[in-house]
Amino acid sequence: MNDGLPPQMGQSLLFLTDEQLRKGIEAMFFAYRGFTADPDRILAQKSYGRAHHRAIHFIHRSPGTTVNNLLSILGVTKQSLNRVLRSLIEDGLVASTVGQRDKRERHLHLTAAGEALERELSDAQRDRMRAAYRAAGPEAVAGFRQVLEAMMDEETRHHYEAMKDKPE
Amino acid sequence: MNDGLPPQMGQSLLFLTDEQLRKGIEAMFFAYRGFTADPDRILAQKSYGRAHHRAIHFIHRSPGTTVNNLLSILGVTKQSLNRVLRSLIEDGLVASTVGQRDKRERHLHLTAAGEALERELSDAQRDRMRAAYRAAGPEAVAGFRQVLEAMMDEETRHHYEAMKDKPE
DNA sequence: TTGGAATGTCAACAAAGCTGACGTATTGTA
DNA sequence: TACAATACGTCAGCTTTGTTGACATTCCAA
Repeated sequence: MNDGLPPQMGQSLLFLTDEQLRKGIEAMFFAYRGFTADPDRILAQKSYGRAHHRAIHFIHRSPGTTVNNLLSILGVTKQSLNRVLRSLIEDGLVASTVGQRDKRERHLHLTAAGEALERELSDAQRDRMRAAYRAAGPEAVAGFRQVLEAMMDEETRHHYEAMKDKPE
Repeated sequence: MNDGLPPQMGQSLLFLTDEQLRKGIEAMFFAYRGFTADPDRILAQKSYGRAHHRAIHFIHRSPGTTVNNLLSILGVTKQSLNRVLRSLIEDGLVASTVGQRDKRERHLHLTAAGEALERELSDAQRDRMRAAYRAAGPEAVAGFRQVLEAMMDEETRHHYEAMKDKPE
């Protein structure tokens, strides 16, 4: 460990040792399970999956978004998204309307029922997030966000930044 | 927003608003994609998946671990793990040996080839982690870990803590 | 010696990703 | 006005990774 660096350097760069990085990797793996656990439980009862949750979340965030836009945010193929979207539309959770300016586009919105499910899911997920934030404190939260943002792919970060400052 | 709290309280609890929590949720989602992107690319070439990576990672971390122990760490069914394990054993990356004390148990080890793949995967993942850590700085990293740990399920945290302090 | 624990296997299935091909409507452009 | 490109949907087929359920084997322990 410490890679043969002089001790005073080793001290200031301690957080970059392989050991520290490994702990971060494992923390990320285990935490992500907790992160998805509560929504997963709710979705399982309704025979939906995580893919439905993601679609619902981002349609809620960007009402009227097009299929193509959603595709690039989610980073999946249109066939994969379409399967999810179809079931959500059939079940009356999502409404798809033909574009005004460009009639090739479909604009996606949550229906009242869709909004209700969105709230149920995000309430559960927020509850856990809130507990974690409260336990860790505001400075830890700032660091948490900094590291996560630095971990994203370039393109992904653009999507993230783009919807970061949209008001609720 | 701010829930009608007095302004001085709203200030100190700003990090607990729904808006802040939503950003954290989205950061977690987008960052996890980056987190798995590099290993995924390597694994795809070798026609393995994330499940193989996870098995390899934790066998590396706990050489000689039993199937049952691995099962509870990974949180999947034995049938699911077994399929992954079988292919790794067939391909000569993992060795399964009958237990000495308890001959029902199988103890799992990485072979030389398994260790080589483990190193390739974790090098890639650590590189990204290191870049993120370096960009964010040591205090951010401490906060990052605090929040992640608080986000885990109770049982999961036990697994995490148990292998946290094992030396490399 | 019998019950239960640990492991493994077979079968069947589902969610969610992928590729490739094709059809249709619409739009922009040469 | 033709033609190419775009946006979307769909069909078919495949893969990975998870799930249940049923059942056999081996072995420890009461």
